[in-house]
Amino acid sequence: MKRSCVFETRTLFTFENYDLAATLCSGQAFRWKLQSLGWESVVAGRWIRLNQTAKGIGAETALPQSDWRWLRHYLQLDLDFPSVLKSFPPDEHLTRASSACAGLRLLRQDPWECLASFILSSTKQIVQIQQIVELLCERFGEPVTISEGAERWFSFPSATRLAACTESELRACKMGFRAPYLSAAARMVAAREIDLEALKDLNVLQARAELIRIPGVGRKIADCVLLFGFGFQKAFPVDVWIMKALRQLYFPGRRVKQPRLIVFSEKYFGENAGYAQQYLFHYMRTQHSRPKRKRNRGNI
DNA sequence: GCCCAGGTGAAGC
DNA sequence: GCTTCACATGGG
Repeated sequence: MKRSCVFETRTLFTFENYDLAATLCSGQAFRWKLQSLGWESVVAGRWIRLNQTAKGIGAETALPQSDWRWLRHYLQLDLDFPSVLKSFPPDEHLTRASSACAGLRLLRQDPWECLASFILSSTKQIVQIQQIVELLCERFGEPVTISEGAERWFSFPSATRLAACTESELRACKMGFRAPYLSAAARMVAAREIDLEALKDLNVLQARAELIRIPGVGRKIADCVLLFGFGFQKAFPVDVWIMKALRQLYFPGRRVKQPRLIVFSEKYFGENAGYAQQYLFHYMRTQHSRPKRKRNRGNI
């Protein structure tokens, strides 16, 4: 048994087949920045830098750590990944999508940060969500200790802090009509009217119903929070990309409406539907992205 | 100028 | 019950 109490600012997670870049940029988390020395962000209140190496994932913090479980948890390094793949229904689309980026993983994020971020996500592109979240953190987060040479970083602002903001302070972070939604969510969470901590003990239906009580949170945003913040692997967020994927791949040439697609996804993709969803999402955005508009119109 | 973006809620039929 | 629309803002 090793119970050495070693404090280090660096560690290496030996790991095969984890695509850090794809995972950090796949629209589940919005605070990762590729800087000159690696991927930087704030996780569990700590500044962190990650690097993909030949042996796995290198990590560096500003303050010495005796225990890296918080980061293993965030990166979900202990997930039995092969059994996730085995649980997928056998179909060519899903096989193609998951082999297109086999190292893509789901993260396990802080539920409040995840909830707040996805409230800001509605009809926004991922880059724009990142910009809004960054402004929010700069203005209302707390500075965190960084390594020498890194740029400044802030924690994600607490629900209590955001509950104290005026609507115009929030709107000044470019979030537009989402400001009152974020404000209401912050107040409900700060007042324990919604107990985020308790959601993990509920089943997925109960937990979803709780989240949907928050104004501005519908089925899609709730499912993002269930999946990325709580690890309900059955949650299957249906956004515009997934809708496109389901229609093209599973219902080609038919006019299927969203409610039917949701019912289909609930039955079809199984216990780890959320993972299937992430592969389809990534696949659509990278391989099937909309062809550039032709500039040359005269040429038929 | 146009259309679209990890949507939702409310109003209109 | 369904369908349509407003809601800010910025990128392509």
